[in-house]
Amino acid sequence: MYLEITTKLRDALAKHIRVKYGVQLHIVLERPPKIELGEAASPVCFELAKRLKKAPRQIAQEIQNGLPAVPGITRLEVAGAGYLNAYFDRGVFWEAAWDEAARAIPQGLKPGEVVPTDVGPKGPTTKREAAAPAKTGKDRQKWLSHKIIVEHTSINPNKAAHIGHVRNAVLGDTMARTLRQAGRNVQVQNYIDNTGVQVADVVIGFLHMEKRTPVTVKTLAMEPRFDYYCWDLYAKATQFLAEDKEQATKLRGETLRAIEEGRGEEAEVGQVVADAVVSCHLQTMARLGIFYELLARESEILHSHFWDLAFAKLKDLGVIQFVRYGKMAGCWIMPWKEENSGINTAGTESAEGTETTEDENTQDKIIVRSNGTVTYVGKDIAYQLWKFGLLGKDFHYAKWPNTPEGEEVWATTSGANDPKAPPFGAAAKTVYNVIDARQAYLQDVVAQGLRGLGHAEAAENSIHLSYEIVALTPRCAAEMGYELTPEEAKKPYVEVSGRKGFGVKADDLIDQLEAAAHAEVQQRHADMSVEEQKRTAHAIAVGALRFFLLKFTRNAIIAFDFADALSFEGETGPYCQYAVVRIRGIRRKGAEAGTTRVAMAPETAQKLLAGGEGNGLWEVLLAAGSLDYAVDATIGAREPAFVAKYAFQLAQAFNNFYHKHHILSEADEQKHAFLLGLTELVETQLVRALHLMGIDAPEKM
RNA sequence: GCGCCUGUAGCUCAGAUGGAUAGAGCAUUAGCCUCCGGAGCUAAGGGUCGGGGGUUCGAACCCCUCCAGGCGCGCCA
Repeated sequence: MYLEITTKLRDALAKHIRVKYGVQLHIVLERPPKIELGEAASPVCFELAKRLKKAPRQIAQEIQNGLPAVPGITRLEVAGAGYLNAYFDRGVFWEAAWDEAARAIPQGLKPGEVVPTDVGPKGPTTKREAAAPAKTGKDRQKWLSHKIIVEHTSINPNKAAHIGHVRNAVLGDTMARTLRQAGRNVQVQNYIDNTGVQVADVVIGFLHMEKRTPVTVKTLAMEPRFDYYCWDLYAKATQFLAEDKEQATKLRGETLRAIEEGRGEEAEVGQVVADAVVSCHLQTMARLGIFYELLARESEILHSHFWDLAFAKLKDLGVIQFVRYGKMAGCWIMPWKEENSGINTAGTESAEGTETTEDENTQDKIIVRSNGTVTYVGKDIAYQLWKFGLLGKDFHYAKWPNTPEGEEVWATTSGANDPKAPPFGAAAKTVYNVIDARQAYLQDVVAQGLRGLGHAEAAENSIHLSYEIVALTPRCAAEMGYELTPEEAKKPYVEVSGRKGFGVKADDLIDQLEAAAHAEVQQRHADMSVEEQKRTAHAIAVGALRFFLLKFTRNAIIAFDFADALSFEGETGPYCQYAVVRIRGIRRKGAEAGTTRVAMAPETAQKLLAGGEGNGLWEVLLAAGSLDYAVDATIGAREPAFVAKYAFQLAQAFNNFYHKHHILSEADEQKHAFLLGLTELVETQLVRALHLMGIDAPEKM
């Protein structure tokens, strides 16, 4: 609601200023520091003052008098040195907020996912008129239908998921849910690098260290938590390979090649391992409410000759060059220039593969190795082209066999195409790649490749949703039995290492959170059935973990500590969930007591929200009505942390209100009805906000 | 060496697109259960926004410079 009104205000101001002063300006709107100063303010007159050579206050005065009425806004005032402060019509806002909440279809749900039914009542008991619907029109509809791909998780399928992977998945999942909430057409994909060195190392572990056969590996892979087994084996294999560098290079090379070409025991074991571990990851993520539409596997990028096609294009357009002499002799490289506005120099000459690059530039990125194999970047360019529908080729698809209960997931396949598969190959307009910040350079190279191929728009719409790593505090690392060097002990954090097998596994952490939450629930609700206790504890655990990973902005390094992550107090998921539980408690209690709830008179809300005495209630209502604003900011800044911030602030506003007003015992019937209505509005909005983060609020906790 | 990121309260972090008296949580201290659930609420203390220049009516935010820390720059991904 807040967004709707401020958008109208912004448009009105822009139009008025254009007409009256002949100046085209971007109108900045901000939230005033205090509620007494109104709900939205613009410093635009300061900017105008410069251009018009007039005092800002005078201009503000003129605009205040001249601006036509804006729906939802009662008045404008000039404040300070020349601010224009807008005051909302609180009664209208109340009606409109209710209307918006009531017609909100819980989006961000995947097909088959159950809509939470208990999200508040039907609406206010009075209705004036529906708020002006958001701009409809064909253009908007078309824009909304544009396909967006969100690719996240993308864990190497050779070990269990750890806390850092969970951050990736939670960010991606929340972004996807938020985009869907905004009405966008989103498809979630998970990239599976099933042919890389990481899988090869585990294959070496099975075949060379443990001397297993494909059959025994297959049996082992059916055991629960096979990913944990691989976690340890991967660490052992890394150590084993580090002992003899020469042999390691040879062994890795041979294994990798066999896997890529899909031949021999290596390929067989590689596939078994990768598929089994992916299924484990799906289970882990399902515990957190994270699902995927498509698993895009690297093996199919190779087998379907995606790369060959992209390679030809890259050569034809001279985006990559063949190196004849020097360190990189025999490689195909993409030149990396300081001003890489595009690659247009010497391109055509080198297309034949006969040109040399004279000066060795270490920044140049190798795309094809001298042995003819393609690097990750090359494959990623091909893959990215496919996402935008620019490759002219599509995968075959089949249902993934081992999905979490009740879920349907598709995967690319080298086998026959299932004609019932959704149109995954449809071109996307925007692609979000959730990848950690360390890979920024590689993502730049991929984008540069797209630009070089003449797809500047695709490069522009390839969004690297980068985020910083999750590390451990030294104390936490020590607790886990990691031996710290003196330097490490002094640092604020210690990096985890999959290769060393050092890190907090996702399932272990969720288990711990569930246990801690369960103990708490047991203590508070001894009468609750064990099953319900567990369900509740699960919701709390998920709430705590997801919120914890979301409350930091993307480029903050999270120094993980069990004490922080297991906390249920303060700025946490459970705090927000608790606010919802309180509201439901009130509603339950009210229903039990059979208190009658009278219809609200049309002027009740207006009256109770008015003036200084109404400010407390108004702030709660304003917070509840600002979800659209939070969603907009989240998408605009690509910052899922904003959702967490919003949910926390709303919960906080409610808790404050809760302690000031005793709702059920309110003697004034009209006020009672209003307080109850406000409470229910908060519930609806808070539940929606939590849902964007994949957090459910239990009935009791 | 080149590129990117970070530096805000004792600690962990918000302050998107430059705006009014820089905000939360944790920790500390003092209060609040005859009343809808205390995973809560109220209040207090705590800041040279790393230092220094500059641009601007206005800078935590933009520019320059220095300092400190991190990451990337591999025929790994």
